[in-house]
Amino acid sequence: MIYKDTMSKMKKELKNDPLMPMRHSCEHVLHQAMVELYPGLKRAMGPATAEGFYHDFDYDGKISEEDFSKIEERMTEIIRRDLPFIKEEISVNEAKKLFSDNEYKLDWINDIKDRGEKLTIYWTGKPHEKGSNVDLCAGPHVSSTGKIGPFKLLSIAGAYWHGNEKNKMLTRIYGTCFEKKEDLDKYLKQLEEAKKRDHRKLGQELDLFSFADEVGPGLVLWSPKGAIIREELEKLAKETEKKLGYQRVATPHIAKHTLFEISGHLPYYKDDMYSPMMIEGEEYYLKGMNCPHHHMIYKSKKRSYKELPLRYAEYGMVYRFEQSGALFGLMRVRSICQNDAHIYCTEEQAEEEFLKVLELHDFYYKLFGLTRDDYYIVMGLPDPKKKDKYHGDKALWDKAEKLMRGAISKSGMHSVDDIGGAAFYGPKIDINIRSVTGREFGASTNQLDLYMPGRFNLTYTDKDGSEKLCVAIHRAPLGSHERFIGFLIEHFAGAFPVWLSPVQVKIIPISENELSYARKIEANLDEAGLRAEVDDRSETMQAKIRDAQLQKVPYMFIIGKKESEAGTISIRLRTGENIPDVKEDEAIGRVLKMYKERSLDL
RNA sequence: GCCAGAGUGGCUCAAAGGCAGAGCAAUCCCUUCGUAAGGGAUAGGUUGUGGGUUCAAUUCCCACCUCUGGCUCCA
Repeated sequence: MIYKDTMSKMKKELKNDPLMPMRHSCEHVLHQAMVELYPGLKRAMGPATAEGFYHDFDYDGKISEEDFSKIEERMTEIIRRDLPFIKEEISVNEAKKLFSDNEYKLDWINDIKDRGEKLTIYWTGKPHEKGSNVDLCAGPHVSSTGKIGPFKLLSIAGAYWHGNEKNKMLTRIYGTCFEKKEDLDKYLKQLEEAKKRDHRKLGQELDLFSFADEVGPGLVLWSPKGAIIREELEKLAKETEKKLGYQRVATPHIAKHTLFEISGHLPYYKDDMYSPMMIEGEEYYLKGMNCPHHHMIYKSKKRSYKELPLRYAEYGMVYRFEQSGALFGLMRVRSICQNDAHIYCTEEQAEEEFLKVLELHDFYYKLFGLTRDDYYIVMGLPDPKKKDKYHGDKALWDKAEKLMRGAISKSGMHSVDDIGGAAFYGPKIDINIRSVTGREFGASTNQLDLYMPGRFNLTYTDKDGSEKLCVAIHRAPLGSHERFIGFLIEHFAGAFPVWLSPVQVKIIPISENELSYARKIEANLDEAGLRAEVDDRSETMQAKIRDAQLQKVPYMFIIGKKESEAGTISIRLRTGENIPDVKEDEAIGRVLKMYKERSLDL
């Protein structure tokens, strides 16, 4: 989930990436090999990326990952030929002649011409000689193919020409290369490690959630252990929001079409909503957002300036009919439970309220051990080329943007702009989190909305008795349960801090003789409000430890003859550390302390 | 939605145009153990669904469903 602007930012950084010329050169070797191996294949384009490189091809036959070894063999051969990379500057006409049989290159040439940039080409091998490869390219490259380090093709994918779904779908091949074999191996190992943290894999192993064909794609089923994590997050949100002056509301999952006509969502997002159901001659929709419902609560009576800011919070279920191909584990689903709230305030209060929302993000993220390096703000702005995508007059958009930027700058966070990333009713900010797997995703969407209050006529009576429109702030710092827990699973590799751990203590009696002592400890842990389980299976202690370890239970209370006689506990942390002979109340006290403090330590 | 790949007990994976197999998990029995797997037995499957080809299909063909890697999209 990398935003366009992040991409362009990455491209800028790529210029300083010492691996870039080599990777770019490796990409040229890839398309040279492809041209040699697949007659009739046309090269479209491909760059070096932060992770390696890719190239898009137009080919009528089939290319699959099974072909990789063959392609890699040919690439190795081209590298062994040690062909020089030779740069040449050419005119538009020359270029068009050279690439006359390739509409993608011609398209590209016109683009470059329109931008008024110089055309350069790179030859691999002697210019114009048979067997030499030439491509439209700004460089830079290494001096010859022999300078290319160990490489590997990674995956194959479809990609639209120019990223436009109306264009033909091309075949994209991803690969990477490094200076040294060890670096490549390390990278490949990292990919493997990342797979182990994949929330879909861990979600199954830790029994947190599942999907069922009979229920439908993208509709999450939370198991008891996953539900505990949801409840802990909700507890956190409720506690925190209460302190910050939020009030809780509750709203239904559906509404009449009328509501979404007022909001303006229907004309814009009908395709992204589940089809309506017809009840008593009226169309009802599953809500794709909570705002309109909250707005109606605001509207349920006359409001005074004295009431503002009014903050309505709800962990609300919404349903979005995401494209089937977009679904992805918990990260992209069709049933979403949002950490939603809407703040209704005066325009004068707006910036400060928005700043408080940003500070709330900071507070939450710190709890999960995330620093400001792990997240950044993406400011979604309108794309001037797609005016029909947006509602409302420009003055309001500009004012909203100005207020949000003011709050961001006061917060000390930094933001990147995403042209075209605005909501249809106003600019928005997304907070992107970077998981330890390197994957980034939008965790929280926030908006300072000057538009909807007008559509819903959300007014208040001001000091002077006049009716004024309020400002609505949409915020969701913990995002949705689905996406946020998906992120947390990967962030912690399933080893949640005590407060989020579905089972906090596994009590492991060494033999049956300790069972009654184990039960007593369990009851005391339960009494203290902790989540504990006795492993009473007829298994060896080693097997029980192993299972608790694999379930990433933070504390194992191991009790044998010695402990049961002394009334103590031998604590084993999931880190492998052992703490012998701890008094029972001390052991319980330790877990309780970490739980209450929402500590990251054990 | 688009391109490509995949779908075999709860999980991880094998085999194969002619009786579908293993490990883990489950159940029962034995074992009662000192910091990451004690032993044995039993049960568990219309090989994602529906069509077709064939004497015979889980295997080959077609359609659909779901998942995976990407692309487009993401209020």
